[in-house]
Amino acid sequence: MKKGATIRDVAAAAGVSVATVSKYMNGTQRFTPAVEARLKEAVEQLGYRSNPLARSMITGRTHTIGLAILDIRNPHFTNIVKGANRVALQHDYTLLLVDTEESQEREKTLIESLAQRVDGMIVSSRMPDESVQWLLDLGKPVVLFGRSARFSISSVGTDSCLAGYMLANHLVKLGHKRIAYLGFGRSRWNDERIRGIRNCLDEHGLPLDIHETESPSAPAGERACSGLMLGPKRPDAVICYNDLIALGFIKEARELGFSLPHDVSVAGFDNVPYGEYASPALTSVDFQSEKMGELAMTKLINELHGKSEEGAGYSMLDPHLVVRESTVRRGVAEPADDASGADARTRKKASPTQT
Amino acid sequence: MKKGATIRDVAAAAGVSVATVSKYMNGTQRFTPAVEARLKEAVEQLGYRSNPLARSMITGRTHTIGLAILDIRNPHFTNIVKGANRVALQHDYTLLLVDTEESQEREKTLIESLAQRVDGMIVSSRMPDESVQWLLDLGKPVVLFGRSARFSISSVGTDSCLAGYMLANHLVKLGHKRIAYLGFGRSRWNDERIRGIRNCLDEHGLPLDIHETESPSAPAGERACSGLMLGPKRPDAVICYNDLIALGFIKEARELGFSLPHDVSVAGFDNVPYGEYASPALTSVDFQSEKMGELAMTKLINELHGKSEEGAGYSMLDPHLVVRESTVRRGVAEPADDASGADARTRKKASPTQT
DNA sequence: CTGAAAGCGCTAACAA
DNA sequence: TTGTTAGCGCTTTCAG
Repeated sequence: MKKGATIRDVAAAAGVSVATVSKYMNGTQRFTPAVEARLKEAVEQLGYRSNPLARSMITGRTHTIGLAILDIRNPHFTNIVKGANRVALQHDYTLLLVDTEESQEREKTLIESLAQRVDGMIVSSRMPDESVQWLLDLGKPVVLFGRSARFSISSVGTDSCLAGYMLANHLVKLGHKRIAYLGFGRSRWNDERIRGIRNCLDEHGLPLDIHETESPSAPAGERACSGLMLGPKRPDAVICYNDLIALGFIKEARELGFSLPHDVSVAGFDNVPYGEYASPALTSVDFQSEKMGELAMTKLINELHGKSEEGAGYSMLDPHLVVRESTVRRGVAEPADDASGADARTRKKASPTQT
Repeated sequence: MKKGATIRDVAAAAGVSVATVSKYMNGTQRFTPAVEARLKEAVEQLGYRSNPLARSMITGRTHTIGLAILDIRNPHFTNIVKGANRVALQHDYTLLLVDTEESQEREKTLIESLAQRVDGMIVSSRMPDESVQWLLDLGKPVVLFGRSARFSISSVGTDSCLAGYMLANHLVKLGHKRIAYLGFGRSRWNDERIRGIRNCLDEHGLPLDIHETESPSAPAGERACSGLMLGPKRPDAVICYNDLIALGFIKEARELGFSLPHDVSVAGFDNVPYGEYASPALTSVDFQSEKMGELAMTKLINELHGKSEEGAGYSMLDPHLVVRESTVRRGVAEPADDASGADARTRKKASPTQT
C-alpha cells in the first residue's frame, strides 16, 4: 500500500511547475519536446496517476453517472444496467449503482446522497408524480424511465398500452375467450397494460378478469396461480404483468396438474432471457430493455455535454411481440406444429374440474 | 438546478465558524444548546448538504466500494452484486459497479481507474495469478473471488472440486456410465470442477468425456449440444460448467428431438434462479452466490475498519447439491415420480442413431 | 466549547 | 510555451 505520488512530486522530478504537469496530464496544451520527455519520464518513474477527486472538486464533474433501479435481480433491470454501462464506458463514465430493493423509503435517501456524487442520474422508480419535482430539485440532470405526465423531464419508456394490445390481440386471434390479467398494481405501467388489453378485448366484446400479485417476481406468480386456475372463472389464457410472474405461474400450473400450453396459454412482458429456456418457452413482448439502458445513458450524456437538443424529452421504444410456445390455439389438444418436439406431453393428472 | 450552499454559507447564517459547522455536521463534538439550535436552523434553512468530494479529499475515504465483475447478466454475478450491495448499504457504503464484459484488456484499465475512486475493491476476474500482485499494488484493500495459490490475499470462494464430486456422485448413483463434461476452460474453476468429477468417476472406474464451450452462456450451450449428442460418444449424462450452458444445452437437445431427462441427464453449477423454472427443472449445485457477495463485502468492510483479523484470508462457502428433474435414473423410460406432472412426455421424433 | 489557519491535490486564470 | 497564484469545500490541529 504505497502512497500515490502527487502532482507536486512530478513537477519536482521533471523540473517544471505543477501547472505544466496538470496541462500535460489533461492534454490541454502542447509542449516543447524536451519538457514533454521529462514529464513523461517523471510520470512513469513515479507511477503518477492524477487524483480524480481533487480534479472533480475543481471541475465540478465526477465523470460518474448514478443509476437507481428497483431490483438488480429482475433481468429487465439487469439488461438496462448492461446497456447503460456499455454506453457509459464508451464515454469514459463510470456507474454508481443503487438498488433500492423496491423500498420507497430507502429510495429517497439513497437518491439524495447519490445526487451528490454524480454528474447525472438515471432513475427507475415507482415514485409518484409529485416526487418528480423533488428529483429535479436535486440539481442534477436526470433521465427517468417512464414518462411523467406533469413534468417535461427527459425520459425513455415503451408503449405499454400498445404492448398490452399486442398480447391481447395475439390471444384473441388464437381463439381465446376467457382472458385473465395477473397484474402488479404498484407499478406505474400496470394500468397502461390493462388499458391496452381492454382496448383490444372491447373490440371483440370479450371480458377481462383482473387479478393481482404482491410482487413482480416468479414466486409471486406461483402463489397467485391457484387462485386463478382453481377459481370460479378459470381462464383459457392469462397475461402476466411481467415474465417473472409468468414463469412462476407456469411452473405452479403444471404442478397443479395442468398441461401447458393446452390447458391455458400464458404470456408476459419484458422478454427476459430465460423465458426462452423455460418450457413451454414463454410468449412475451420485448421492450428492448438493454436498448432502453443505452438510450437513457446516451440522452443523459448528451445533456451533460450541452447537446440538450439531441433527443431530449420523452423517447419511446417499440415493443415487439415474441411468440413462443406458451400461447397456443384454443382447444387444440396437441400442438399443431409437429416439428417442435418440446411440446408433446400427455396429461398425467386429471385437470381440476371447472366450477 | 440551484447551486448547493457551502459550509461557509451555513457558518455565516449561524454566526459561527466553518470549523464549528464541520464538527456539527460530523457529530464530532457537543455544543451549547444555543449554538446547536442556530446551526440546526441554518442548515435546514439553506438545505445544506456537505459535499462528500471535498470531505473525501481530506479524509482519504470515499465511502465507496468498487465491485468488478465479468458480466452482470450472468445471474450468478447478479446475485453477488445483490448480496454485496445489501451489506454495503447497511454500512453506508455505495457501490461502484464495473462490468468488464469478460474482456481482459479492458479489465486492467477499468480496475486501475476504479482503484482511485474507492476505498476498497471486490474483484471477480479470470486474471492469471501473476496479476494478483499488480492488483495488490494498486494500494487498495481487495477481496477476490476464488483463492490465489500464491498470495495470501483476502478472498471468498466455494469448493468447486467438491461440487464436481457431488454432481458426479449423484449421476453415478443414478446409474449413469457415459458421463460427459461440457466445460469452459478460461475459467479458473473449470479445472477444479473436472478434478472433482474425475475423483468420483475414477472411484468407479468410469471415463469422462470432456468438451469445451466458447463462453459461459446459454447460446454457447446450445451450440455445443449437437457435437455431444450427435457425436460418436453420445453421453447418458452431461455436466455443464454452469447453469446457463446447461439451460442452452437442454433447449437444443430437445430441439434435436431428444426427450429429456430420459435420453440424457443434464446438470450445471451455480443454481441460478431460472433453472428452477426451466423444464425439466435443472439439477445444479448451489454456490450461495448472494451469500458470497455478502461475505466478500463484509470482509472488505472489516478490513477497512481495521478489524483485519476478523475473517481475513480465504473463506469458503459450502456447495449444496440441488436435485431437480433434469437428472434421472438411467434407463427409466418414464419418471418414477408420478406426482411431478411436468415430466411426462412422449418422444415425438426418433432420437438420432447412436454411432 | 469555539475559532483561526493550514492545507488535501488539483485546475484555471492570468502573467511572464 | 511555461510558471504563479488563487482557490474548490472541507477537515483538522492548535490556540483561545
